[in-house]
Amino acid sequence: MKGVRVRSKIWLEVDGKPLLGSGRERLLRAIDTEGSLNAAAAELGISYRKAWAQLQHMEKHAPFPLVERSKGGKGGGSTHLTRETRELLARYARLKTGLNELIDEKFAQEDES
Amino acid sequence: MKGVRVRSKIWLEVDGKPLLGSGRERLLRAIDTEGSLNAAAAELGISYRKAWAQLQHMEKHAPFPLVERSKGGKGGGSTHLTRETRELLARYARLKTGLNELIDEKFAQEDES
DNA sequence: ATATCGTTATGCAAATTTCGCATAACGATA
DNA sequence: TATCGTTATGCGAAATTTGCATAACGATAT
Repeated sequence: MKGVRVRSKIWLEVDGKPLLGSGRERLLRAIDTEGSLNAAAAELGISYRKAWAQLQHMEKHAPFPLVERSKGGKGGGSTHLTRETRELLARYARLKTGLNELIDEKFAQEDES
Repeated sequence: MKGVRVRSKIWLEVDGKPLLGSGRERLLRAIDTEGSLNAAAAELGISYRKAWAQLQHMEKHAPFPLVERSKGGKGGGSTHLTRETRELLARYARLKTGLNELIDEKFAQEDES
């Protein structure tokens, strides 16, 4: 089928509400490397407001605390991932790469038709 | 991970624009069985306006005509799928069930952790 | 004590998107 | 040429997303 591409997406939900998809994965990883939500938002080129809202939604449905935040102090504050969040990210990454491999293997040639 | 579910979605795109996902698949199948867009919308419990817009978007990016429409006449009019659309639907269905099987096989137990 | 500074935390209005009501257009048949 | 059930859309309302502006915070420096 000329010009038609197969795309896919995998994500985690908790009682029907989105918990972690690839966009939010990017945000969490940026928080991890930057050490603050503010810097993470800048890194991703999105507004702090938006990044904050995304994190809020995630935490609202997460079965455990995703981050530890601090306000004020030297450097103004910080946001760090919890250990459980790092594990969740690792699990999600495995899931995603696994899915992509499967799709490549199984459907790539079928897609040439 | 307690209460966390893995969800996934697969769809077709043509130059970055969505062509066919599971919602639109349902619409096309309803059109096929009902013989009209109007009846299909009722069948799915969505407004005609919405179904019409979805079909418009699909046709805007499809590399071939998706439906044949008629206005007026006995019965007021009709919408029918083209042969190529039926083939596209079949291909998409295979893709989707294949993906679901793979996910069940590969990731279901991993999800129990 | 208190001023500073960069972060977290939100209110709120504007912009965008989605939704659906209302209505026109259509044309084979009666 | 009147009817009838469909396709086709304009348009305002409703919902959602976006981002500007501003407050709150508190360890450190003064």
